Amino acid sequence: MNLTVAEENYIKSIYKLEEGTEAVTTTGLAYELDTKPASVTDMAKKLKEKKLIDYEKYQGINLTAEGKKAALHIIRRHRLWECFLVDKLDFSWEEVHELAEELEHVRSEKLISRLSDFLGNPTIDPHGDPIPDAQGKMGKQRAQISLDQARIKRLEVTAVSDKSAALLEFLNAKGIRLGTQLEVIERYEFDNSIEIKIRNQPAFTISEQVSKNIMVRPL
Amino acid sequence: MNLTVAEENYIKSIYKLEEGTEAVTTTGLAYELDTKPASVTDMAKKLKEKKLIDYEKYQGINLTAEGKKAALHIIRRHRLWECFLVDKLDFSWEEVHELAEELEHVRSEKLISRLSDFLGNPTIDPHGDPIPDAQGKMGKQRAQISLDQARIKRLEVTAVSDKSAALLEFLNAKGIRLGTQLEVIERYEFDNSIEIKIRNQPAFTISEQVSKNIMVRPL
DNA sequence: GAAAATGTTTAGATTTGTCTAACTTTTATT
DNA sequence: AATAAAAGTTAGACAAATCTAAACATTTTC
Ligand SMILES: [Mn+2]
Ligand SMILES: [Mn+2]
Ligand SMILES: [Mn+2]
Ligand SMILES: [Mn+2]
Repeated sequence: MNLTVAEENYIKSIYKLEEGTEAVTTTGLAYELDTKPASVTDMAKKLKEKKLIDYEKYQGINLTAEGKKAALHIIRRHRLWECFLVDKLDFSWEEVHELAEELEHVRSEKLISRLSDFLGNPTIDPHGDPIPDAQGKMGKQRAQISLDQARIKRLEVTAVSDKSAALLEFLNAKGIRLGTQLEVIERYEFDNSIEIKIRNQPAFTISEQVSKNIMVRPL
Repeated sequence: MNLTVAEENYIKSIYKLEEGTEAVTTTGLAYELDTKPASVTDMAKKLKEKKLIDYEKYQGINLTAEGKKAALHIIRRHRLWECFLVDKLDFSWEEVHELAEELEHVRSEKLISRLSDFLGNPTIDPHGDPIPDAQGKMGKQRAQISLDQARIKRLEVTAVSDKSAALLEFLNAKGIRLGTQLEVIERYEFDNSIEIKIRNQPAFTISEQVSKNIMVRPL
């Protein structure tokens, strides 16, 4: 199955939306891909033709088994390149997503397997996301929930779900990175903001928008 | 100046043909890019519009100063990736050209400068070709001629001009690589084949087609 | 259960890059 | 110089990916 760059981007976005709870809608996918619903409908027809998605007019989009497999291979390439950029070229985590967005489309089994070996076959990427193996199997994520839902006080940051430079730079500024251990001091019901404390540093408050995108596990 | 992948490939091929002696013709460029003359004419109009080439109907194609600069940046990316693949991922020289043909189109100054640093700022690529610097300046090539023209007996291989896997695999089989020192034993006028000898190994004969693509310098 | 609002699809256009077939220009040959 | 051959260009078509505007479906609201 030979996919174009556009098709790969669609498949990957559909996978991402399917990971969430809700159904994959035309508008939702258009928003995710920064395009228009009409374009999504066009592409949906092509991907259905290629048997990568199940799609019926007005009924939403779902990856087939084949589509899911394709998605996992693209995600593997994306996340390995992110590791390369951070571990070998000293990029910081907010810079790598965009570059990996392009590098992921260089399709070569051999390149990726060599790259993985070179990196020591990492299993999580710089944002805490698991890297599928060569067969497209993804290691079970450790139990993790978003910080806004955690009901335990002492937590460790395991991943960040939004990869925008905006959020990641904010986290840099606050000293929050993967592995950071933090304590929830207070939850404010009014706006669902949370007061947290890292080590001996003074406590500070983060918005719900931020805490929703920080994944944590109990310490 | 934002170039498409196709435009970049054209610019690079034009540069390559200009490096040779002859004028860059529509048919020659079509052959180099494995496309049709009609397509080249179409693209020539676009590149002229973007001021990357000088072009008048029926008069051939020449890079402008700007076009040349663009070409050198693409070549820099191409050759740095080739170095990466060979030096870090243990690819052999006949495998890397195709992959670099794709990787070269990921445009990021920062990525390339980091990659170059990571590789120790190499100045020649795995085929013996010089790597332009960040400003697009290419270190003067050491004096080198093709083996078929060399009139001196003891020579060192400095580069290979044809990057096809076919030729490079042949050279692998014969034990010819960059830096190999060889001695010309005999030249046969009939077909311009050459008998050469490497170290203490038995002599063997190579065709003119091969010797034309091996660049050497006197020892 | 109709009307309004929201979401989705279609129709038709555009851009990029390519092609074939026909035509034109240049170059080589007699 | 006339003609033949080769090289280059144009015209018209197509595929991929996108868009806007209009039409159509579905869902929500009253
Ligand atoms: Mn991408
Ligand atoms: Mn990531
Ligand atoms: Mn290329
Ligand atoms: Mn090379």
